[in-house]
Amino acid sequence: MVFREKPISQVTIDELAGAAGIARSGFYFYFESKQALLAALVDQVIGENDLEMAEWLASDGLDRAALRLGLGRALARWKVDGRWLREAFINPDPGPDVQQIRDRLVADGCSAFSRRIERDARAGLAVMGRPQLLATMAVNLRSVTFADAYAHPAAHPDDELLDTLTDAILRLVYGVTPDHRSN
Amino acid sequence: MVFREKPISQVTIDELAGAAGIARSGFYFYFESKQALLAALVDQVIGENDLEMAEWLASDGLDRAALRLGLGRALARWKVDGRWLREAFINPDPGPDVQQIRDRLVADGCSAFSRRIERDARAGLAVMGRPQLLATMAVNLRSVTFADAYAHPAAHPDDELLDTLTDAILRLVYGVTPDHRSN
DNA sequence: ATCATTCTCAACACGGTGTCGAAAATAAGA
DNA sequence: TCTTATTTTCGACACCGTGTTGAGAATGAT
Repeated sequence: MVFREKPISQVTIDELAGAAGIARSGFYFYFESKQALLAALVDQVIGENDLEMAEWLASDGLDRAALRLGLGRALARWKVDGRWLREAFINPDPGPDVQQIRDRLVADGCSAFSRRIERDARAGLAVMGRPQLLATMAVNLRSVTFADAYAHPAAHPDDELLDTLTDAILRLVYGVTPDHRSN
Repeated sequence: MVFREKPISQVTIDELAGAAGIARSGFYFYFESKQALLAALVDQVIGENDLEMAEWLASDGLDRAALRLGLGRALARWKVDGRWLREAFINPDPGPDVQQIRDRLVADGCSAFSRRIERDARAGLAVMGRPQLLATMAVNLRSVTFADAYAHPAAHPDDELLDTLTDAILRLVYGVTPDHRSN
């Protein structure tokens, strides 16, 4: 995967084609542009992301273990593919093709989280704001933290990062953190 | 400001020069490249950002009003210049020139916040993790929330966004939110 | 008026993109 | 097996934005 090695803007179609063993002009037989290729990649990520967070989204209340598990899996993926993941999910202007698919994916992720929060609120759990807004913030905090973890790998140990992020999200949404030091 | 109108990648040097009333090749007399111009712009933002957050950084503990004031000023700026601010501060690959200046600015902002948190911790206030990490998360949450507010202006009213963000940051760092409904 | 500095710009070379049509490879049908 | 259709490859071309150069115009000081 060439996108792991350098910024997407610096990856030339010639390289992509070369890595695939075909001539540059042959690339256009498979994809309309570099953006279209990236869009296809992003599309592939959709399913994986849902799977990563499945336990958390299915559970109720402050299920810290489920959240931490999902975040851990996501971080592992970012450690590998962070280079292009952040260019696809963080970059404000990844081109129309990518933007459309990306926005849908992000919106889906936010509303899934939002529904979970609403469910908790209906169950009587305290919630610290409008579910939609809280979910958006949490999802964005997640991506940006992982992107930062990729950019500065040595800044914080993974364990600490994950613990802090997990608690931060719980605190952000529910205002409290379960006492997990007990396990 | 041409950068307010469309993605920077789509702004051609010819347009920039045209807007300044000179020929394209004349642009290179003033800046080495489009990136260099953007870097100069980012450099200009440094001071303003510090000013916006001055009260908060100077105060102690959960001074909600000061934080909310600073965030409000920042949001106002993002509402105007969000288009290029997010491309300069969120985009993972804004080119080497911008990246260098941007990273320094972000690092400064984080460490200023971090020092404030350490000060609070020394004063006996509970703090929910390593100051450096919490500060990074808070600063990143701020930018990404503002970027999102620019991208989806109608999603949430500004007041609600600011209130939620203010409380979210306080909860993120200190674990609690002062009861501001009293004023 | 002279000279130096500042500023402007037309012309050029370069590199990456996307298109086209012709050929090669592969598969399908008789 | 030979023919025909479909899929896949690629060379050649035109296009556009970038950055450089060197020559000339404007400005300003002596």
